[in-house]
Amino acid sequence: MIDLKQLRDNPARFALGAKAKNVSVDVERIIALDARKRTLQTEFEKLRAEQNRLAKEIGPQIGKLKGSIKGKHGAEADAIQHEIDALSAKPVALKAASQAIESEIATLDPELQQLLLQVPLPPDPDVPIGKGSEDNIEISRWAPPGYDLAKSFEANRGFKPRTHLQLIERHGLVSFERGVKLAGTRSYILTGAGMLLHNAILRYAFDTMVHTHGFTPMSVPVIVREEAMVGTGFFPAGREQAYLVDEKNRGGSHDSFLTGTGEVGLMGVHMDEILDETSLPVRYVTVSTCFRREAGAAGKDTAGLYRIHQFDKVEQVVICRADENESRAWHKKMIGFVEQLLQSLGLPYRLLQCCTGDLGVKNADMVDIECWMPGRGEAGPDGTPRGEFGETHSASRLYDFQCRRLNMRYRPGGAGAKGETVVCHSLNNTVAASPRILIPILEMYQNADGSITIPSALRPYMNGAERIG
RNA sequence: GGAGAGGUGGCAGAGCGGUUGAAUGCGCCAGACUUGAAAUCUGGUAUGGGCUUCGGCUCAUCGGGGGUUCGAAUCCCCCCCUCUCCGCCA
Repeated sequence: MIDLKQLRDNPARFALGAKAKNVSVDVERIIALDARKRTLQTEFEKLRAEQNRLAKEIGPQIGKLKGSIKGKHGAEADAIQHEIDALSAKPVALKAASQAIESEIATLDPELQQLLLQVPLPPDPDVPIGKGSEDNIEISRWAPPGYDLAKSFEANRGFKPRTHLQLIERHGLVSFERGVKLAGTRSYILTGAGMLLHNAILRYAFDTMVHTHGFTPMSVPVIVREEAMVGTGFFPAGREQAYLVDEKNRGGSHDSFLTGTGEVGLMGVHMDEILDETSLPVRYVTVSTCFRREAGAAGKDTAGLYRIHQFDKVEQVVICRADENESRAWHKKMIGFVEQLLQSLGLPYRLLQCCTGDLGVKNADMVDIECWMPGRGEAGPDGTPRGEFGETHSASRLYDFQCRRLNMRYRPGGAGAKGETVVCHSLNNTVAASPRILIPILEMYQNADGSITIPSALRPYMNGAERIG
């Protein structure tokens, strides 16, 4: 949620921001509704103030009269009753007027709120303008010593690469057929060493965040209320991407949604709280199963482990003070943690500065990290894939957009301080999402004989095993 | 799944139709006393919104929403949540 006051002061900034993100939103309408609402509210409050004043003044009098009427009869009682009626008449008239205004506010407020939820956070000025992922800009790339990304896999390693699908089949790491039988398209079953490798990378990533970078380990719900989805900014725009747990139709109190990322659970932990400033920055890491409908992705990446409905992800989240420099510094750090991880695994990758059109509603800035997947992409003249970068991580910087919706604040100056509360800033980044990350691992660590070397960093999590096959 | 109890400020806990945005205690902040601290005393201490001549004024909020009433934390309805007992259960 953007700050309505800011929108009032500078509507153009939000209109332009929405345009850069290819989101259509009626800023003019919001301004008009907001102005009308405030006018009505002022009128309403004047009437209410008068009502309240009268109630205090008249109340005791009515009380006395009502007391005195007891035991009286006839004309005397009628006279007192008449006096009571006269006293109550004025507030009743005021009430009718204030209720009329109140009901007008009640009709325009839902529209205002609904429009407000649609306004995207304007991209930062240093984010390049662009339509979609095709306009993202490469910032940097890295490859381990001895591997030259400018050359083919074969030129680097001396043999033609197999795709992760071929490697999976060779070693029996995944069963797609049975996964589909069991759960439908884009489903899979990790088997044997495939499951061990999956677990190893998740544990390695999780442990690194906890023990090396000081993040607090968490386990959070993956079935959440709608408020958590709206609060974290995934709804209303991304509603189609989430699985609905239909409980209302079965007599349950409310429906729930399966989360597509641990970010929802981690950010929801402190919703509606005023955090102690000394507890900031909050640094959380979780590993959770992620569910995505992949609506609208029909026909895209249908084969293999790339685009699937259910996967597991280690996710990092930072909640910090409302300070742009601090936010930016954390963004860099959180990307740095991932670079360290990928380098320790020897996986080539590149950093992509996402353009405005690829940011989504909630981000001011986003950097994607893509790993090199030698078996991905079009086949060259000899029938071997040329290799391609594939997205494995996404680092978002959201300023206070998410925390405003979640109502997560702190009071500058510490617990005893006075003054306004301030909405926190939040950031998030993938640490490792598996099985997708298995694609570059399998493809980069394959050997000429078809076996796969296990990255040394993962061996402690695989009972010391050094290779598959 | 069955039966019951309950949701009040940072916490504990009163109030159950009228100067109650809310007693009291604890906590916290400031001041006094003190060489300093403790103890004691005094004062202060919710959140959000609107208006403002920036001195303030004002509205809403006692789980959420609606209703009754001149007036609701208090009465009525719906919803949400928590707890206890029984049953089932990884």
